[in-house]
Amino acid sequence: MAKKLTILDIAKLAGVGKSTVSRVLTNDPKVKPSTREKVQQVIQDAGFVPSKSAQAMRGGSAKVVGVILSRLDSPSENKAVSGILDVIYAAGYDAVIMESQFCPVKTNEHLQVLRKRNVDGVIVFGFTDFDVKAVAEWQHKAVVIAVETDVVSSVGYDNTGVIQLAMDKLLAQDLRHISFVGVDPSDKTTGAMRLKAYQTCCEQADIKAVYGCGELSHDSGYQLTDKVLKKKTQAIVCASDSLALGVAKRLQELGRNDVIVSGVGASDLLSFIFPNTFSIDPGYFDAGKTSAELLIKQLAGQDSITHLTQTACLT
Amino acid sequence: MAKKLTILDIAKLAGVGKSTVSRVLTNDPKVKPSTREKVQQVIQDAGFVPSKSAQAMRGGSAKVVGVILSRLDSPSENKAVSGILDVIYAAGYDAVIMESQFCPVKTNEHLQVLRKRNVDGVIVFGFTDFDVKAVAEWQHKAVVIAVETDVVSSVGYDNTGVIQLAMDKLLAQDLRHISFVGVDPSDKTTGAMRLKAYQTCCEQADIKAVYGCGELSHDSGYQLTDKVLKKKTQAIVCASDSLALGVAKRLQELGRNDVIVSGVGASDLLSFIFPNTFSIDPGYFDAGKTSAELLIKQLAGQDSITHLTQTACLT
DNA sequence: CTGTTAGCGCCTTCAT
DNA sequence: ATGAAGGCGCTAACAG
Repeated sequence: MAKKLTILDIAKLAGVGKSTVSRVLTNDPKVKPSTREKVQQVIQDAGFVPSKSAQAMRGGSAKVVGVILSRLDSPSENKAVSGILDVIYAAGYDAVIMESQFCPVKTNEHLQVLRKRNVDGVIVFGFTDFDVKAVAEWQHKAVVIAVETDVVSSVGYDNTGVIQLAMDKLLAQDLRHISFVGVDPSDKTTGAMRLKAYQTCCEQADIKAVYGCGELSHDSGYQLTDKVLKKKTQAIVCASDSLALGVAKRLQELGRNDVIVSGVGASDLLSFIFPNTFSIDPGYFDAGKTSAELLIKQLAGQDSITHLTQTACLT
Repeated sequence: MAKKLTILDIAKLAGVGKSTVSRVLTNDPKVKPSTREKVQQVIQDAGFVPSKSAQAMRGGSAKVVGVILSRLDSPSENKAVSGILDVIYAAGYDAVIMESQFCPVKTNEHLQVLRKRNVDGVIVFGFTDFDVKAVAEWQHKAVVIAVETDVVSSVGYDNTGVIQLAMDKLLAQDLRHISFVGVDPSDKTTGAMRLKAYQTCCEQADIKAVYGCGELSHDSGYQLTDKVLKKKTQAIVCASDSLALGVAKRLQELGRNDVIVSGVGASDLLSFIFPNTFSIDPGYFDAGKTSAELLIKQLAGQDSITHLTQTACLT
């Protein structure tokens, strides 16, 4: 690893002025092709790499976007991040990633740091009581995933759709006794909205709503099963795959293999382990891609603040 | 968001020279406490944030480390990344994360980009045929996880230990008919090393080795079960939790609830769903922390190239 | 202790 | 089409 080369070094090496080298670097059209080629050759040979820090300082843009997610080990979020990375990287940006751990304070700290780093934009995975104001300051340089916000762009999941899809599929099979296992409505999206969707479906189909809510874990699903399971129950719709896993497990123990279980998340595990199950895909990966595309467009000034909803699909 | 403030602006605002402001920023001790306080006050009030780009350019260090992992949605890797993030962040660094998708070419591209970005160091998750040479150029500014390399520091998992631990536990229960399900030995670590560990254990315990290898998936575990399951089989040790999940599922189908299954990965799912199972924790999270600590020490010149092995434990 | 003065590496007028 | 010069925001000598 040779010592740090600068634009000036290769200017000398190529026998040109440093501005010409700069022009080559920025793809300025007003460079004689022959000169350009010569300079590029020298750059290659010398293994010169322009300093992003200097470019960033000069030009203002560091070509970096910050991503704040709540937990790296959340299957939904890391799928979305993969989508983000794909898009971001293809557009010549890089991502600095941070974990909020569902803590508003940490989130704001991270935003501070990202601001200081002069990142071009941020993508934040929202959670129930995160501080919208802090991200609002970023205006068009921010996109929030998973939570609706009016102040900045957002890409939400179709919390109603994921449940509707499951219900429709079950209703189409002429099932009339469908229970629901969700998470506490204090969680606005996975909790309240999905429960509401279930209730609405029940009303419309004129069937009785039977449900229970708890935490977002297998164990909670397992516990809640007995509460929502009646003799006539034909299916149990769950707000997430982890709940569904717990429910399916409990049903298996009880020998109720007749009851269909549905989850949300598109994990292959659920149906691999339990035959009588299916899962709805909220489109995590695509939501990630979408949000990244949105952000990049906004940074390029090609788009203004927008609110999108990722459509879900059956798996 | 007011316009860009610079160190000079707050220097004027505070009625001092800009170098004094700089000194405050860098915690230079030679500043009169009262002056320092005044400046800090102005910084607060004005909401000034020093530009990292400029600092990076001046000082040479951007306080960033690059992390190249193979897949974000690998439970093992994202646990490790969480560990890395914790440490990195506490040390005032940030992480830019990229996915190699097990592709040596992509990995090298990413390393290029990271170099161009002037990152202080890199942490790379190794995979079977990744290009050690590329990362070797980084010398003490790199740490490789999951694969042993002699040219740069590395933090490996105890591939022998994870299997030994499982075997010991089973042998202690006086079981003598223990099969193994692994992945193809073309994978050096999870494949070859763990198989070897199994074979060695068998030899030492003077029991017969019965094993099968395939891919790293539930399905593969499911398929291989019939191959390694004999009438007398008392336990099946698996090279990973996903394999174990498949094996346990198949055993359940076959009504062989007497057979104990072990996996590697410490996923809570395995034992939640299947009673007669346990999992070994290779210490992913800690390995992440360790590697980050190692890197930071090396960057500070406090440590030279080192090779560590993360110790595994029972869960 | 504090202000002044150079640059860091690059991009961008401004002349040529 | 190209070179010279200026400055981005900051830190690190060098003077007071």
